[in-house]
Amino acid sequence: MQIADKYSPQDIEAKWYEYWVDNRLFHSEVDPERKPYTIVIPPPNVTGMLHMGHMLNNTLQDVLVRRARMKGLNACWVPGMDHASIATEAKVVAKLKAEGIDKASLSREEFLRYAWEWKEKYGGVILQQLRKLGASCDWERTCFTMDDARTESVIRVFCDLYEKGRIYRGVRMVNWDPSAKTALSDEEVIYRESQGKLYYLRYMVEGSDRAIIVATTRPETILGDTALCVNPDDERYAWLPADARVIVPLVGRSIPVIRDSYVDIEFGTGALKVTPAHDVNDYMLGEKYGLETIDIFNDDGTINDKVGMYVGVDRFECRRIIEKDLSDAGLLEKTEAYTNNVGYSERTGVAIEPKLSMQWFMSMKEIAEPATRAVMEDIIRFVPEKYKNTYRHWMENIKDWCISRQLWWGQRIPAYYLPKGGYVVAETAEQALEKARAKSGDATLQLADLRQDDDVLDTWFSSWLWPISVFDGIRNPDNEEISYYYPTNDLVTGPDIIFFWVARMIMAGYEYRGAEPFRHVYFTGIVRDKLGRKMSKQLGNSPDPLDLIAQYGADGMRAAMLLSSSAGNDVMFDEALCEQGRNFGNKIWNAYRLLCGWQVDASLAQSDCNRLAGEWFSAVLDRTVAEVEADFEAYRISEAFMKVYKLFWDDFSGWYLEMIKPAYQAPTDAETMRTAKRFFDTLLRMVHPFMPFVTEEIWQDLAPRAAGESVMTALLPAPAEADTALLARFELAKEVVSALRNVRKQKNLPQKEALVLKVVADANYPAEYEPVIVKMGNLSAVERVEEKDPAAAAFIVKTTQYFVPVGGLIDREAEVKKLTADLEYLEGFLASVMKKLSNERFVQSAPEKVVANERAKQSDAEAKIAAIKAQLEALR
RNA sequence: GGGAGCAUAGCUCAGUUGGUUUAGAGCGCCUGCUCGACAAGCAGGAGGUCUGCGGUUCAAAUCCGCAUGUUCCCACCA
Repeated sequence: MQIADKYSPQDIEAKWYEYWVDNRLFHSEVDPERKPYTIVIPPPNVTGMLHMGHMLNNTLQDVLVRRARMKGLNACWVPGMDHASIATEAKVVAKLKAEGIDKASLSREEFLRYAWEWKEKYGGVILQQLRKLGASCDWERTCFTMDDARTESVIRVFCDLYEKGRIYRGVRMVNWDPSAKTALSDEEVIYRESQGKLYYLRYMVEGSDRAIIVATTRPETILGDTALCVNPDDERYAWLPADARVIVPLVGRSIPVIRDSYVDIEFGTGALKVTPAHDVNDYMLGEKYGLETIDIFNDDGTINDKVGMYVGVDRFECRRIIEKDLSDAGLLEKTEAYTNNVGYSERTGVAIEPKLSMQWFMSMKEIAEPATRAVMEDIIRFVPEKYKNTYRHWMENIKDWCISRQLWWGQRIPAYYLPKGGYVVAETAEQALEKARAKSGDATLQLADLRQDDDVLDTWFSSWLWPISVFDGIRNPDNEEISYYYPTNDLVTGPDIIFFWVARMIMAGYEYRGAEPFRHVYFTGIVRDKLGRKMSKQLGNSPDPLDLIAQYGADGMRAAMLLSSSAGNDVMFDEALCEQGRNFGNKIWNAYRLLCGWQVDASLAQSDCNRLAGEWFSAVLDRTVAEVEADFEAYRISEAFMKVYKLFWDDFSGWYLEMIKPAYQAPTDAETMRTAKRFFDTLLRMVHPFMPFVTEEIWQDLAPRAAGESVMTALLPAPAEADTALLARFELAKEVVSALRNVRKQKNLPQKEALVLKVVADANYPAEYEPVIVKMGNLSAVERVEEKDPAAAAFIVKTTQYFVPVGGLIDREAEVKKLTADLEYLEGFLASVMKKLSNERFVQSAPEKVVANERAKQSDAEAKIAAIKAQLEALR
């Protein structure tokens, strides 16, 4: 095989993905001989399409998994999907509606048939799309939160928690979504500022011609008013008799006036209308004073017939009508513009209606305790750490979880109602029947007599078990998979679902495994456009990731995500980054092509320059491997990639390859070729977790490979101590080369023209690297001299003076100017060093090392100053 | 209303228990290169009073306080 002339990611990526899958290289099985490394994917919604957030998230997971695999761990990345009950149900309902089918006309079974059909047809597109990215998921393990195994696990957990008394049923004020017609958990409500009005309504006092003015943002709820409340200390209302009653405007109902210090005297008029059925705080007042609750809304947010007014009118329409009616009746004192926060449904976007209803809840306080501790004590490490605060605050103020949803798509609550009242909870209908017979004492009860609860469970009630249920650890708690793969290692997710998902998984982990579900949580940021706006469908500022992959390759796309993503920070995405990523692929490609083009002459001995280059690059490799290791340890993935990027581009391509590059059409020696290829192999392995495709393509070509062999299962280089002394010495040689290039640039000397370098050699002259300097600087000779050469271009590296004779090209004035500027800088620097050293307290209190360092700076600066002065001298 | 984070070059960010030069990187920008891997490239270069003020210290981008700007989370007063 021979690689193509041009790097074209489109031509290689699909091929290698297929190769990896065909050879089952992503597949993991229990292997007690090896340590496992596990990641469970945050299951994307079955309705979802791949967006930039997924790209970021899954690129990071894949980097971690591939790296773990190349460290010899038994890496297992479990993919899957979330059934997303409310989102999916909404999609299916909309699709049916478009086909002229009303959900209300369908039975539950019929609807679910459509829903499953939809799921099979459109669901999970996202998992297909992830393959394009190169995600090395173990596809044989793909799970769905609503498949049989996961559903059984969910039901079992529900029953277990019910038995433990953690799950209860009750009438509570819940967040009602009038569009989806279901209750929501507090976490599914998003508060947004919205412009409204404050309406001042006139409540006539019974048996008096005086009125109490009440300010409200929701005049339509007067239909449900059952009291009026003022603060007992409010002197404005001291005149009211203790048993005062007022008339609800328009409605004409007589309601009591109650007094409670809950009312803020400062706000509005100090009088509050109480609607226990439609406001959380009013509900509490209602409980306290035994008020009637009048629920005035239908499930879809229209007015019901309880009061007999505005029946069937939508709540917002009703507000408009009632404003006019109030005004016409002289009961509207005034209105004011008012900004307040209104809760909206996360999924359907409509305004939430607080509503009293019968729901299932889970009490959270107890289960939260070990979960809080695990994070605070770093048994589970959050990256970045700042999210520990957020987490603790929520956990310490945790409220009970409303887990029932009035939907069909999801796990149906396994509660069965008896004909004569009461209910039983059981995993199966058969067990329920048994329990029901026992409970009722009626042995003749039949299955048909029982009615299962209509509600399904919140989606998160299945995803909170994910790290356990994917290994079947709920149904078979002792199976070898769960024992081996659990706890998982890393979780990569967004901070937006820290409460929805992360916190709850931790709780489930302790409740059902007695152990943390993962050891690290890496929180990614939000992907924004380069203007800092969140990427969204509405704004249309989100590129289609598949388009980007088609254009720049998955490797380029991955590099783009990695280049801009430090943990927890938002990603400012710019398409230019994809280009940069693709360019890096191109660089690797061409470096390899260069190497391939060289002829090897086996009789040739290795040159000093080539040998020195190899020794140096070997040290650079050692250093970088260690640095990358440390970066991963701290989850500085972006930095790790940048180090590998620079290692390949600058150190390897820019220096090493240039140093060993044979002259045109000249061959190289066998040893150099071997070394270069060995380096290349190591580099490909280091780059592979980040850019899997291009590295595989070249790695396969680099040497004969066995069938099924892959760079993805080769081992990463082990960290080794780098020869720092060598690196420091070599740095001097590099600086000399740079300075020579600078001379050429300034004097307009072509690279082709060989130069002579004169050096006043001192201890800082890297004589051992002279062959490198000669080659890289294109020198015809290096001469040791004692005297300065006034007719030469001069430069200084550290303390060593160098001269390049350039004939009559010397611009003395410019040279003097430049040297004078350098001199000024150094003298300023020396002064700052001396200031420290002459400070007795500094010399006394600073650590010896620091003082010694300052002294070194001093002598260094002094030597340089002397050298510059000598050069200036020579010029005059 | 309560809380958390952030503020360093034109942009995006490093700066890992205060001391490695008078602060770094990538991209961008400027200049010069069609030299046999790569113009998706090579070489060179410019660019920062580390948001402001005050404090602690021999020493502050780094620690503390205040201010300003900004992002996010929680609660939700009608």
